[in-house]
Amino acid sequence: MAQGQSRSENTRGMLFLTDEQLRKGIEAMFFAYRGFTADPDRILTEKSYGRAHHRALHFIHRSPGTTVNKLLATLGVTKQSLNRVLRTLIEDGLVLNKIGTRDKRQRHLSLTEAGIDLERALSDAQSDRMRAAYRQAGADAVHGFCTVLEAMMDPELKEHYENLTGGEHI
Amino acid sequence: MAQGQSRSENTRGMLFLTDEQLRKGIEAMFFAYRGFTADPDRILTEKSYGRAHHRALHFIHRSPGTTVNKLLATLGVTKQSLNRVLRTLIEDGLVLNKIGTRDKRQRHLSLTEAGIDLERALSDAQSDRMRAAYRQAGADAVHGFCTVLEAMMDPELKEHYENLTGGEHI
DNA sequence: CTTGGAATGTCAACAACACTGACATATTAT
DNA sequence: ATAATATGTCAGTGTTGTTGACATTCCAAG
Repeated sequence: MAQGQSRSENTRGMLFLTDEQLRKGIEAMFFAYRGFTADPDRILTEKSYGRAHHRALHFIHRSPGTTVNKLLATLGVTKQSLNRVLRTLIEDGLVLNKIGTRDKRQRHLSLTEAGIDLERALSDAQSDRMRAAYRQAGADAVHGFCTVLEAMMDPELKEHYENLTGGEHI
Repeated sequence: MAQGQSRSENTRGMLFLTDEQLRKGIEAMFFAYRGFTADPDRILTEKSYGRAHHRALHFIHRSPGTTVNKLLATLGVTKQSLNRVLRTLIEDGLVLNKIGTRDKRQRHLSLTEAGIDLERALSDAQSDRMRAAYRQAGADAVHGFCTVLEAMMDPELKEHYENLTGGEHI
């Protein structure tokens, strides 16, 4: 019942992982994700938006000029689902929808001033908690945090994650 | 553009965190959570259940004999929302609903054999990915991972997280 | 130039899961 | 007796996801 080996390796460096440790990790993900979204959610509710709007704003801000198809792949939803969100953001003047010059079928998405403002408000709210958690945990913990998260991603999604740093500007 | 200080501290041990690092962490949470839920989701879809059913099964398994109110507080949803899920689980013979002996208003929840089986299937699917990520990242990374996640939780939710290890057996 | 396919937008219907508000019931506590 | 607690239920609403079908626009290959 009370075997207290919280992180241990055998002689070959293999991790011993008890069911208890794994369950703890699963629950940590559940509770932490709630905290992760709590602050932006409050802002979104005020403005009658949802998390889907936040995600769209985030990734458009991250890759200005991206196309609908690329955004679709990153978000992992159907075009119908994204379109509903995108339409309201465009109507509300937060997102610009520019027909491509090279390929006129494509729509290049970018944020307006108002879109940038809201994205920043949401991003700041989320970053504040993230920064506090990072500071509390320390640099080594942060490195481990990201390493494990990356190892948890689906390979296909991990590519999206890695490609975002470069960014595709039209 | 290419300032490559990926984790750095100043002379007083304070972390310097660039916007880029914080955004990377935010995106890591987003993509990793998708991977985190992907495997159980496949099983749930087969059985026409959703994530809410998984969460209920998980926490009932974790604290057998828990009451509806306690489960409500842990999950952070309304009783109407939980009730919908709980009703189907009870009807389908996965969850037992026993009237309390000390306080007859309370309903004590526990899993049936079938409930235990499904919970284990879901848990195994999720644990497999978790274990693989842990092994890939190493013991130190795992420790950092949990430290940051705990620091990200709302204080109230963190209590639930910590109390689960003890477990309340009626 | 015609045709196939890709990229996009839109309509309708549906399901899961959350919410609020109101109300009923049984039980315990004061 | 009365108030508060724990639970269940009904009705309505909103966000976000899904499928399926269909139209439009445009690029590219024949």
